[in-house]
Amino acid sequence: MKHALTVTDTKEQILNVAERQFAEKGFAGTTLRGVIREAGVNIAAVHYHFGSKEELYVAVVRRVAKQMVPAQLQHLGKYENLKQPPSVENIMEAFFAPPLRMISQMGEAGMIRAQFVGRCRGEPLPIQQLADREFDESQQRFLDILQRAFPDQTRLQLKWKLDLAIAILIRTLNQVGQSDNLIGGNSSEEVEIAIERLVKFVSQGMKA
Amino acid sequence: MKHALTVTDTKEQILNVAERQFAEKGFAGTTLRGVIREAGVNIAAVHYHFGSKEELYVAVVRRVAKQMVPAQLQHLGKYENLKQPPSVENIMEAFFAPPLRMISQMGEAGMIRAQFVGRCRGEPLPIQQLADREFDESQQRFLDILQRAFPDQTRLQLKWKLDLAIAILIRTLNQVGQSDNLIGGNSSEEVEIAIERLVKFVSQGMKA
DNA sequence: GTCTATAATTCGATAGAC
DNA sequence: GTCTATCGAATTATAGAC
Repeated sequence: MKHALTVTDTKEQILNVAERQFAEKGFAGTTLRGVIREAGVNIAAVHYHFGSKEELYVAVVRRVAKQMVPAQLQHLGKYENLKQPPSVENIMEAFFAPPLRMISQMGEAGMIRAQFVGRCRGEPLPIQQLADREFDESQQRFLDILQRAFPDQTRLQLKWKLDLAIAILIRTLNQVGQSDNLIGGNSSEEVEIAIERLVKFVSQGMKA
Repeated sequence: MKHALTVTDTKEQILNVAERQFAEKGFAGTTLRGVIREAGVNIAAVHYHFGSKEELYVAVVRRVAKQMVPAQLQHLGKYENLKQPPSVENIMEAFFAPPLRMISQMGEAGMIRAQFVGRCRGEPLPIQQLADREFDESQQRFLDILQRAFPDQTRLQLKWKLDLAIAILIRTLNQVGQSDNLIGGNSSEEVEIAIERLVKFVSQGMKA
């Protein structure tokens, strides 16, 4: 490996600061100059390492998705190979738990990551699509397994019901840390309670 | 009244175009020059009539809230004075129906308005607060009447459950017109079906 | 009320030395 | 890989004539 002693190399430092600023201010509200100022690096470095503002954004999205999507799919994999379809509660826990547990497992960085995930999926077009396509695979798998759990509902019905679950996930993640939110801090207890509540709420709606 | 024969005066024209662009591109992604170009007015006109970009934004929010909030409160008023508390389904219909019926009642302008309402409530801080405070009154009233319908749940519980309903409303409005969305067009039939589905979904969750 | 002209910044991006 | 310097364009906002 290169630079084994480097605590935080330039590229990673830019990614970290960019993730926070994109999360707080959105794509359009974030400036490269603001990022490099907080990151303590040169303006030319971001173009050297990433090429453009949009490519930096995609790099942040990819790093997040690479952590979150496999966690969801692994959780889901426990049920996919069973002959008996899982309960909707099991499916929804596989949906909500991985992104929410990021918060308590990663500390301060987890709250930032949560806010970013919530923010990026509500961006105006065409920026939103840069994130959506990274989560499409996971979304399809959840739709497939929901279809097994509810064979008497049409795929279109399950599609928009899953969209409502996504709406709830996005908002909950985006508002993390704000007072009066379901998740105000990043303690493990708080996160686990939130998961249980979200799973129950959405599961009831899915059955309707 | 002034200028009775003016089909669309400058101020209203700016508001209309600004609402569309804020809805599509968000606050940070919208430029005054883009607005005045599409509106066919002068750049100085927006400062003369509104003062600044942020004050223009607030003017758009106020015009929307002035239409939507009274509609919700009037719908809710039918139940507030009864000795018998209304069902969750009634409350949630008062919550979802007015903003969604805007879409079918206002035609093309209704779809834009829906997207704006969804967008403005998901803006980064501090812009989001400019909208939130206009909807706070309505939100409190819904919380009060939910407390009457569910006297055995704590106010904090009902608070975050209402937040989940808001999350669903925001996302549904913001994605109006996108393919695969719950509301793809603006026909009255489509909107009424969506209202019924949302009410059922959320009401089940509220009871959980 | 509407217009032109422009001030004063800030933006993303690049060239080229080291 | 990192830096300085800068380009060209775009931004909000204002001053002042009409």
